Amino acid sequence: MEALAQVAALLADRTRAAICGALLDGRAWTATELAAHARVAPSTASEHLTRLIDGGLLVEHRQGRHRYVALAGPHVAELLEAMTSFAGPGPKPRGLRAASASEAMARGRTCYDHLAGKLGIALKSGLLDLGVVTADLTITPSGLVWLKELGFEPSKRQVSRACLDWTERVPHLAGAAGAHLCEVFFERGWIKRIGTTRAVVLTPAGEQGWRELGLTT
Amino acid sequence: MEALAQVAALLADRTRAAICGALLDGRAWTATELAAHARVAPSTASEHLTRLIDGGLLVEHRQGRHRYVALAGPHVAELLEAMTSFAGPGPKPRGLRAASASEAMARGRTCYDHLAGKLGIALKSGLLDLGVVTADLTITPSGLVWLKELGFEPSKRQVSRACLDWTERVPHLAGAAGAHLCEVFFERGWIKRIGTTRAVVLTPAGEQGWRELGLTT
DNA sequence: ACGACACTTCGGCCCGCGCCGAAACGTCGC
DNA sequence: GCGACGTTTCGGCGCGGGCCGAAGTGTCGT
Repeated sequence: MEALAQVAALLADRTRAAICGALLDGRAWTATELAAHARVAPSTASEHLTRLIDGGLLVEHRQGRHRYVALAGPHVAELLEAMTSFAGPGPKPRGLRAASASEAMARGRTCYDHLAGKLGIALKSGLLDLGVVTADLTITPSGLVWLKELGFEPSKRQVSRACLDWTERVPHLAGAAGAHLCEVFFERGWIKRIGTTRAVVLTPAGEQGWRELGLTT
Repeated sequence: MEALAQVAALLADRTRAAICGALLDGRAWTATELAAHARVAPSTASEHLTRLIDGGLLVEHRQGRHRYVALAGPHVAELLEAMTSFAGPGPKPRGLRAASASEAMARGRTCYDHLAGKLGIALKSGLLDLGVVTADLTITPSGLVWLKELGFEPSKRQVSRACLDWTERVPHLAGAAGAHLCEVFFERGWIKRIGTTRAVVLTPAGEQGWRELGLTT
């Protein structure tokens, strides 16, 4: 159980937790961006990043004078969401600005590489109605055909996976299929990020696209 | 991400991690037992237990002058195993005694209320061959019948669930079905604990019983 | 009623570590 | 080459928290 304490210690600091939370958007951030986000000095952030990378939670990608870091993979995102789900919805966020940001996240957001929040739930129930997935988020044979029509190509990565939502407390679609759908939706302009946050909204084009696919919103 | 840091902090201490690890056997321990296990003073253990209970990881059950504590539920066990899996197999245990104990755990152990280790993997592949579960550990309709013949009764709890193994890195059967099978095996004397640890072995009667059920070992 | 025992509370010690600013290093643009 | 900028290293500060022992509370057996 020594190993458990070590990985927990990495996440037990609010600054490091804030960094991981920011990286949950699936993108790579520079060290300075993360320092600003977590409201600490660049030197402090630098040390935290080194620790998180050494611990295997993050990977880095140096480019010129920049140090880009990102989550080490979907498994890290899943661990983070699992722990956040466990802690559950804490006290209501204070202030109008924080409250509306929180509400936007609850409506829809990316969870590393797939959709979560109410939008993720809507996608899941839509896929369920279409027979693409079963109630426990397994892809059906006909569902695989449906996905391939959207350009999905099976790879080594697990096709589908349940990811527990920390706002809705309902499992939603993760894994390669979830990631692919999210990617397609972005490409087609069906969803877009709100500012630079993880929160996303379904665009008018997205509403129409979803209807044409037979998905309910 | 504040919530994440809080739950992580609970597990970030080696003494609290050791306590949780001990409780992963699914039984209730007294405060003194846990203090001895973690090699700290009773007063120290007492404070840790209070924190873990307040954090929702443990539940207590006071009986006379004893304070029994146990994991708050399967979801806690799943979180613990997920985090341990992530950390992965650390450095080899030092010393002959520790090494053989570690090997026994790898062969077979309980993971809160179901089987894990090589024994858990064997059970999973046996159930897969029998068509009781699918490759992603969903119970098939015929599998449900098979389980009911072994006395399984569906309840509110999720029937099946994948739990990632920290020794084998392979998902095995958790959830209500996994717990029921483990219980039945104990009742029939097919498996038994090694000493007072989480490690279990398949008894000769168990080997025969598994064969009769059509399970491979 | 008494002692034994399980557990808790409190005070105090001390180590770990998160923080910063200053300074050094490396890269980029001009 | 030079300055601007992103990043890292280092020293030092201060707080949080894990540890223990001593003393107190409650329960059990006799």
